[in-house]
Amino acid sequence: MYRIGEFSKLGKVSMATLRYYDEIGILKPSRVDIINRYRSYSPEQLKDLCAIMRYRKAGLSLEDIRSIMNGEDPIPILERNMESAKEEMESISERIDTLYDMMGPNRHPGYEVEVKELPKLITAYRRGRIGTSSELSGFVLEFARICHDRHPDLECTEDGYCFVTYDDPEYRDEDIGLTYHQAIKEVQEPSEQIGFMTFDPVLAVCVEHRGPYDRMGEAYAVITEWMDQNDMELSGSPREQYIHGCWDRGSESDYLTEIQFPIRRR
Amino acid sequence: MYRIGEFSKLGKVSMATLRYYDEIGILKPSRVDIINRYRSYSPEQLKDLCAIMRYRKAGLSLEDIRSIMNGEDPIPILERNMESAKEEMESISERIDTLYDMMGPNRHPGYEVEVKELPKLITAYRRGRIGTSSELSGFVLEFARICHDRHPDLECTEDGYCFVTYDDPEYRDEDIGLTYHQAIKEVQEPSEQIGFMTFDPVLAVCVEHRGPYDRMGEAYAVITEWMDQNDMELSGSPREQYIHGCWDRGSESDYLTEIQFPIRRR
DNA sequence: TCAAACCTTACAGTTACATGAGACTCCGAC
DNA sequence: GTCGGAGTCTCATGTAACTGTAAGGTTTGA
Repeated sequence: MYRIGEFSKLGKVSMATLRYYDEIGILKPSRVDIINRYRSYSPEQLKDLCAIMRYRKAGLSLEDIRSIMNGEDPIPILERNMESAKEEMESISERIDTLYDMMGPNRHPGYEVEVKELPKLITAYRRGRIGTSSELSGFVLEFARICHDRHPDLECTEDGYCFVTYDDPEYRDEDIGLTYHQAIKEVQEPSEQIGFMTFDPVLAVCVEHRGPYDRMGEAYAVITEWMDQNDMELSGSPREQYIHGCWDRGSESDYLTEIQFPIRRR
Repeated sequence: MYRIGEFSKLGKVSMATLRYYDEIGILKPSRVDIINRYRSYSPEQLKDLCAIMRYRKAGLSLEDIRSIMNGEDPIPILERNMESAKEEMESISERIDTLYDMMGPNRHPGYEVEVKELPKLITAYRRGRIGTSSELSGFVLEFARICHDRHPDLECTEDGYCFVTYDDPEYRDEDIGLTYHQAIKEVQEPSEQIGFMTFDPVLAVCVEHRGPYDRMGEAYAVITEWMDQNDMELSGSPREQYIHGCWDRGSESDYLTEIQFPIRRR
């Protein structure tokens, strides 16, 4: 039996960590003196500790490790962790790309602001929530499916105009409330999932954003600056018209989105 | 000017985050109403926010971002972050290797325990602290340099026996206190940095550990188990004899270390 | 018998927010 | 004028996996 300092040296783990593992129940010392509360560890526990440190090195959370120590099958847990490790790999290589980008000469997109009148409009819309923005295309697909089922004679306009508005009172990157609008020719009786809406013609300031979505903020900045300088204010929800995206382009740098801000004089 | 909710949507950043950035001084709203304390943001601040989010995407800490917003040169900060990002890349690929390793059939090393008498010994030693274990070889090199300068007629034994003991009362992975011992033929007058020590012959239980250092804990577990079963206890500091390491081997799996535990009957 | 070494608990701090409670405030409708 | 609902405020707490410190009790060896 070893006291905590000795055990710490043998296991190459700090005493604080050992106490923490005791506290959260990952590695309880095999004996704790009732009077002075000193912890004692046995040689077998050194093996347990090795296993724990190995799992830690593999990046498992202490929660996962506790499950394994409690006899759960490690394989599925390891597989889950392998996935998340690969995702992290992805995200860090993205991070490195961004860093390279920022260290090079910073040519920024150069947006062209266009003011145009958005014509009178009838839309079929579907309001709902998605978990993350990557589920958007699924949401749109489902819209199409429901329309096909419940509104088989619905006719879209020739230009195929469609856009998304975001309904939450603030930005969120999970559990996002949004509305997908598709321009159509005639209003129909609304069904459970699909509603209809008419929009009066309205002036809008628009920019096209080329590239990944996470740099779209710059387009918004250009628009709001323009509105500020031209004494205009927002009049309705901003529309995001996804023109090219993951469904028809392989590389994020080929994505194309038009952002339309309905405006009125201030 | 936009209130926080609007600004949150334009900048695609949650209100909680905006409040937090206000609190820590990274992005203060351009106006705060004195009476109702409502925050107001200007269109230019949307640009600032974009820049901030871009830096975040590049993995910079908010501390770093604050420096940049306060006018510090971003280039060295970005370079520092590039380095740490690459390190993280390393560490995650190691993590993935470990995961693969653990998911495959787990053949573990199979240590051979050897009990031998460590002969009477005279050592020149240097005690000191190093930042991390990777500085060990530097510490040893310096030992050699100092010996050469201050003890030019020092003679090592033919077998070149040398080892390291760790002096802290617990394990640490930073600021490590340790002693490097080199077996020599004759005691000399100690100098400022180099001391001399004699060891009586002692029985020791030893194992050779092949492979990276972070799996050495298993060797320790084998030894302590053996001591437990053979009614022996530790008698002195465990010695780590680094036989092959980064200085003469390219791959960690070729490293060779012998661990020696001086023992006595319990 | 005394000091040094060793151990204890408890609490604060770390990062970058998320979440929720409880209380104002604003705005449009009636 | 006032009512409801949306928007905002502050403040407290929680997260993961520890590290570090303070204040105090115990053991050990000389």
